Amino acid sequence: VWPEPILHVDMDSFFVEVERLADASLRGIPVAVGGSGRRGVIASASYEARRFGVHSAQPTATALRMCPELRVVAPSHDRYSEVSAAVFEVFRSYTPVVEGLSLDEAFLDVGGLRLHLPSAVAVGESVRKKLRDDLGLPASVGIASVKFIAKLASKAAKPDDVFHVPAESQKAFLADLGAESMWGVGPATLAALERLGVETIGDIATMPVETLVSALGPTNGRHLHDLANGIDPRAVVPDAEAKSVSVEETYPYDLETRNVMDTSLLGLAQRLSSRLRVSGLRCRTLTLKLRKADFTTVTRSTTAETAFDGSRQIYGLAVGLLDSIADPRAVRLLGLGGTSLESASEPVQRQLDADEDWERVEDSVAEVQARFGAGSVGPARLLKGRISRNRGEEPR
DNA sequence: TCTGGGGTCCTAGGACCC
DNA sequence: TCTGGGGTCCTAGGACCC
Repeated sequence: VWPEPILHVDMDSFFVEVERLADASLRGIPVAVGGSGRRGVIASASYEARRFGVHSAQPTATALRMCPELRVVAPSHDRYSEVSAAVFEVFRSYTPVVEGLSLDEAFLDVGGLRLHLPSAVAVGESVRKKLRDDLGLPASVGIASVKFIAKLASKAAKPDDVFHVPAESQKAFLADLGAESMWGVGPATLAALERLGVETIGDIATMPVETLVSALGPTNGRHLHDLANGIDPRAVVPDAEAKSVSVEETYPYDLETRNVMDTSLLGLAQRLSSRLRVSGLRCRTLTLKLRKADFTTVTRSTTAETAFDGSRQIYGLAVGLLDSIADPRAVRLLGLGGTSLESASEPVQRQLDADEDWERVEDSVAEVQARFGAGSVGPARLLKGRISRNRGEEPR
């Protein structure tokens, strides 16, 4: 039995590399995928760009200031999904025990391959070679005894390499890493840890567990203490079904009137309906998300007796939810999400007869949108001209 | 020139039921 | 004329991840 059977495979600047497959002129230069509008941010940066300080989640305007020659490419999510499916096919050609964390990274439990390949490291090298040869994409691989360490190891491997943490040296590997590099430690937890004088994972490992429990709560405190000591019993669990489907939009300029917000909700309802139908899902709970100019965020949700996926139903519920938020002004983001998902193949009680025709219309709309894009067909309210008058214009 | 879009998981309180 | 304890569902918010 291999002592380190867990691989964490992480594609290197995935979105950028997919763009480079389609456009060779992007190779070898600083390039980033992201939004170019007023409120755009970077989703993925090439290593050439990172040398200038460009990184994901950074406002694109900031990135361009740090690196004026940066090529900024608009994201093409459909292509990333397609390429991701091919990447995961490669993963599954090694083992069925693949747990995806996002489009471009996954845990693989390769313990079952020990009769076929000499070592877990050999598996990692083979996966990397196959991704490179078959898909033209670079990836980094971390190899360890448990998920948490494998994830840190893949970061140490980047870019384009493998990093193996033998079980006997995992304590030393963890000890000097900063606490902020722990998976699950974000700004809030880091601030609490700093108040305890913690700087490294080693500090957490040697600290009394009670101190962590009193600062972070029993669940988090114990969990963090275990991880810092290399204890992570979580198995690699093949992918579960989606629990939510959501769409949202940050507007270039804040929305100020209810009329404009309603029109935006109609567009979001269309997109959510389309996403649900393409996935063969219905939801029973709808959540409206609203972010104001000061970045405070409120949500309102409602749950129906029977599951739904139609844009008219979604729109009607969304308007009701917006009604329940007092005097929404300076709205920078609206979003709609569906939860309590059910497979659309499950029989649902039919609504009124009049709805049957609408169901058929919406099926056709979803199909056309899937093939030609969200703007290709839709309610007259959302057609061009109307949309540019209503949506996000600079106040005079 | 502040902070995208799509997710997961956790917590806490209230309703409701037995 | 006082009021337990457990379970489930729902809602709202927040932390965190890529």
